[in-house]
Amino acid sequence: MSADPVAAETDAYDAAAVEEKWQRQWLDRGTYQVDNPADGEQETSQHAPYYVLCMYPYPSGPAHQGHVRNYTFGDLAVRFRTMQGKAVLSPIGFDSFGLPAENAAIKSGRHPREFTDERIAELKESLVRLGASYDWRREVRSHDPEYMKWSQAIFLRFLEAGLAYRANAPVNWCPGCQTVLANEQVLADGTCERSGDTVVKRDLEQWFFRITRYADELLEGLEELEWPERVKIMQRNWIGRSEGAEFTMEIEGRDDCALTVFTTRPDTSFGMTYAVIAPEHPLVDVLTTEGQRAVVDELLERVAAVSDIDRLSTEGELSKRGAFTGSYAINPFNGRPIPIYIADYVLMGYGTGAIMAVPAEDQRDYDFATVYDLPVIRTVQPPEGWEGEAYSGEGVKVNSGFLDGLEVGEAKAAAIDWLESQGIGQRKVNYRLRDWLVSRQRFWGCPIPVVYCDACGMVPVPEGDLPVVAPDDVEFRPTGESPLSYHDGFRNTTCPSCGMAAVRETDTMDTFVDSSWYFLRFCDPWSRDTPFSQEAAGYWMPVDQYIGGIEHAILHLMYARFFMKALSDVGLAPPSLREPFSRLFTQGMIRMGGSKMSKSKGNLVAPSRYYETVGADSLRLFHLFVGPPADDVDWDEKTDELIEGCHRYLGRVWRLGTGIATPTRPGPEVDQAATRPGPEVDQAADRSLLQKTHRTVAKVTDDLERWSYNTAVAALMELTNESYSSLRKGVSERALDEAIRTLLLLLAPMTPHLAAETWERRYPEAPPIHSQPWPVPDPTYLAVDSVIMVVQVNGKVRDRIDVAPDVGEDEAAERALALPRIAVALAGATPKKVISRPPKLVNIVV
RNA sequence: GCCCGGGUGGUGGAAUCGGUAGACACGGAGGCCUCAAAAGCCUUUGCUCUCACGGGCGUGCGGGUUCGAGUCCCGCCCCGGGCACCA
Repeated sequence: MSADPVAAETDAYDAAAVEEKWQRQWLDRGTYQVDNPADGEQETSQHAPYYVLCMYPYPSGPAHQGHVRNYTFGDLAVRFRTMQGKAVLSPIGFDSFGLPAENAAIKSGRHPREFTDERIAELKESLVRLGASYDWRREVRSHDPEYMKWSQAIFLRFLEAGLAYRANAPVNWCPGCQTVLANEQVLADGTCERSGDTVVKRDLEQWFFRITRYADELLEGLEELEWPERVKIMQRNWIGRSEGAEFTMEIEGRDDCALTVFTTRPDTSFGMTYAVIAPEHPLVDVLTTEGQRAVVDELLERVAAVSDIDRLSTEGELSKRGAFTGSYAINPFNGRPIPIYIADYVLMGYGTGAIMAVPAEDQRDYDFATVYDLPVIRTVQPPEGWEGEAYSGEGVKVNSGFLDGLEVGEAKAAAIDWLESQGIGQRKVNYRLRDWLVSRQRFWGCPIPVVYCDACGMVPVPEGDLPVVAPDDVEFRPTGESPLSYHDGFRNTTCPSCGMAAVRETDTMDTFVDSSWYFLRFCDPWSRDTPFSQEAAGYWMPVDQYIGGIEHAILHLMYARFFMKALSDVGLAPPSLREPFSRLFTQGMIRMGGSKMSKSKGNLVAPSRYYETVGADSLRLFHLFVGPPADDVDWDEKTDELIEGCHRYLGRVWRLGTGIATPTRPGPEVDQAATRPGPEVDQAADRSLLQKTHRTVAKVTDDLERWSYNTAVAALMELTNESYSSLRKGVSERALDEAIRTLLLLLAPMTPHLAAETWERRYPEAPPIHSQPWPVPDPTYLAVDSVIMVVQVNGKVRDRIDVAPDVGEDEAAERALALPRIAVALAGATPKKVISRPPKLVNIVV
């Protein structure tokens, strides 16, 4: 008697029982654990290391369908690469700091750690029940003091290296709550989601990471990465490198100040008819004349309540977005005075916070000039017939003094040369990328490990005293203010340098800091005196396949790339390790009612209801089959039907694999012996089934490599259908077995439980399916002996014929012209032209 | 608004390099099996004209390039993601 509860049960496909059995087995046997090589072992290892990583999740409770989708793809990659003979590192952890837990704490008064730990437990369970294969020994949680210690140690190394610094920056301040708000907490109309007060900007001294130091390397590094092109484009645009010039203009009637502007179009300087400075510009006060004070103050007040997104918008009434300062700058190119305006769409964070405005060659400037009735002077001759307003294209310079007659490119260089010769300006490269503001005025994050001492100033916490951990006895006030800021026990400390009373930094780090190095900790989570060992990082990194949502295309992926370079430069990571993720795949999102599925929108569909009914394998198959992995999925009332369909398909595979398939031929001879075919073996049927089998291997392997999971599943369905129809055609037992065996192997990474169970029942003596090698197609079955060629007349399909795959152009055309149906379609007309593209088509043009 | 994507039958989608539009499914229709049902199996299914043979139309909209466009180019419309403190 078998001790196997599943085998003992029944012959019907019982997903829940099968899945529980195999999940336990994978965990108990540590099937997907992989060890780091011992010293000197790397050279002899016969399995090449391969690192598959899904973006670690924020634990918001049980998995949602976005997680299911992500981890299904990741698990497929892990099992597929393992079967291909790689030593696969497949770790998982939790991005466990963040705002939602803190909000929950404020609501209920419970400590965020309690919520977080509960939610991690729920999420873990749903991942296990999905059948995802991880080396759980390597699990990391960002709120674990062991992890925090290293996040803080890294912060200090950055501080030491000049990569972390303090500066003033504005935050969203809610006057009602007396607290800082996240952008998400500010409603579209600029009010606080909690109190409804109008949110204003307020300057605070905060910590930054100097990501801009790496702007060029972040840009150039993209070239070598196998990432989706659109993600690279987004990153390039985000970095926003632009070449131009910076120069200084005198202020009319003043010698105590001057205005420095950045421009990408120094060639247009003769067309400058005004200048604009940001509302935060230090000269605003200086340049504003008494007569203009009222309008300027009114503008500044309005701007304080406007988000950057709205400020950068080209919508909105320009008449309300600018104000004249009353001062004039002198255009150094022609000595003419030009008025200086303030406008909200000029940001202090970019360039010098001041621009020269050339309405003739910039549409935004043109629109502004129209509203404020400022002159427009063309400096580039637009092409013949040009009817637009601002012209920003190529052309010959006009109205531009010594630049007249030059092309735009030449004129740029000449203008910069002139500025340099006058000693008032120079060539300058600017980036849109800004330094990374890492300070958060929150409790549930990793504390920034510094103290402030009256005598010594800012002092880093010594590494031996790390981690700095937030206290447990905290009280959450309904205002949302971080309890750290009023917890005396935490706040008050002694200076590590002089021993006098000092206060701790109460800000915590952006959670993107935690997610910028977790993939390195996974390589070596046991490391006790460094965040990770150089050897382990060198062995596994960079991540061979990173998988996550497209919504992380810019921020997370940019920050992690910055971290990799910075860690390498401060000596924590191997010097040659400059990029963390070699191959990236960005999956689409799950949408419900038109927007992304997320806890905050309340539109979650828990996977557990499927685990208990159709099983995890059916849900996984659905996610693979529903569409291209990169595309968004609309989850609606029809989705359950599709999942049902996947479950029915797996039932078909089960019956085929376990030998209880009902034959497709109806009639009284129906019996369960039908998968053991009769004696009359049809050789053509054998060949046809084996061809299908081997072509499916080739197609599925290729599809898995190129992330076309939906078509891989379709190919498996075709093989399944053909196996069933072969049952009626007298196929040999050997051929049928080869088809079924192959089908199970190809399904193993997709629906691992079903594949494992069916395999074990079919081949009880064999090693488990997931330790089998990935099948390789036999080329003799891949050869094609004839293909269908289309014959068109004037581009319309009129007939189809069988041709040899290597048929020549002339022969194809001849055969096409000889077809009776073509003669009819031609109706006596003489072909003007025959386009012959064998073996695809012949097109006859009359 | 800016940057990046997307739009193909009743539905999800396929078409990998400019060459058969609709693979594979879901749903529908008809049938087999059954006392009946469920399950399973078989056939059929883009729209439209035609008894039929066969024809016409068809990949968001409008233009263009080409023998040929879902695919390339120009201009729109609609939907989604990101926009630096959601993660």
